[in-house]
Amino acid sequence: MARRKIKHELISNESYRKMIFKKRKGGLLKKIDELTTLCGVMGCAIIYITFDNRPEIWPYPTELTCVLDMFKELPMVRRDKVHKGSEDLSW
Amino acid sequence: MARRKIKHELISNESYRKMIFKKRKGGLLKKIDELTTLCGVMGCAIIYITFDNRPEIWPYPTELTCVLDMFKELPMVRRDKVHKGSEDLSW
DNA sequence: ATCTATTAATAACT
DNA sequence: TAGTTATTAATAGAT
Repeated sequence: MARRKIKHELISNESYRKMIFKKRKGGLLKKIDELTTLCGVMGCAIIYITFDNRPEIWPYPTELTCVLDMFKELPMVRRDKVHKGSEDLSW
Repeated sequence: MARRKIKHELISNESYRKMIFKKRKGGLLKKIDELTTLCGVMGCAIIYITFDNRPEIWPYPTELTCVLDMFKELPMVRRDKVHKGSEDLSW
C-alpha cells in the first residue's frame, strides 16, 4: 500500500526490517483498537520480537491480563483444542 | 475506509456489529501474518468475544502456545512491569 | 458472499 | 529520525 508493493517474505536488510516493524506495529495497534471498540470485544496482540529477544503486548497490560486470565480459566478440554490445532482456529 | 467513515464507538446494532467483526477479523489476521512474515517475529492476537462468550486466537494455536510459553517464562520482575502498566507498553 | 466507491495504511522519498 | 506523498490495501455500504 505504498509507492510499491512489498514481497510477502522476510526483509533481509536489518535496519529496513526494523523500520518497517516500527511502522506496521503502530498500524496493527490501531486496527486492534478499532476492532475492540467497534465490536465490543476485548483483545490484545502479543508479538515476540526475535531480533532483540523481548515480547511486546498491545494495547494495554491490564487488557492483556484480563484476556490471559480468561484463557487460563478455560476448561481444559477447550484448551486442548487450541494446543492441538483446529481447522478454523476458533471454538 | 469505505463508502463512508465509521464512528470510533461501539456499534449498537447487533447484527451489523457482528458483520463488521467478521470482516475486520480477517483484515487483522492478514496484518498479523504480514508483520510476522516481513519482520521475522512471532506473534498472535487474542480476542475475547463478549457476545458469544468465547475467545479466538490467531494465527495458529501452535504459534500461540509458543508465545504464551515465552510469556510464562519471563522473569517475574518483568511480568510485574506488564501487570502494573508501563508508559510505552513494552520492555 | 461479492462488488466497488471511498477511506486508510504504508513504501519510498525527503 | 520524523514527516510527506504516491500508491496499494482495507473496507462500508450496496448488490
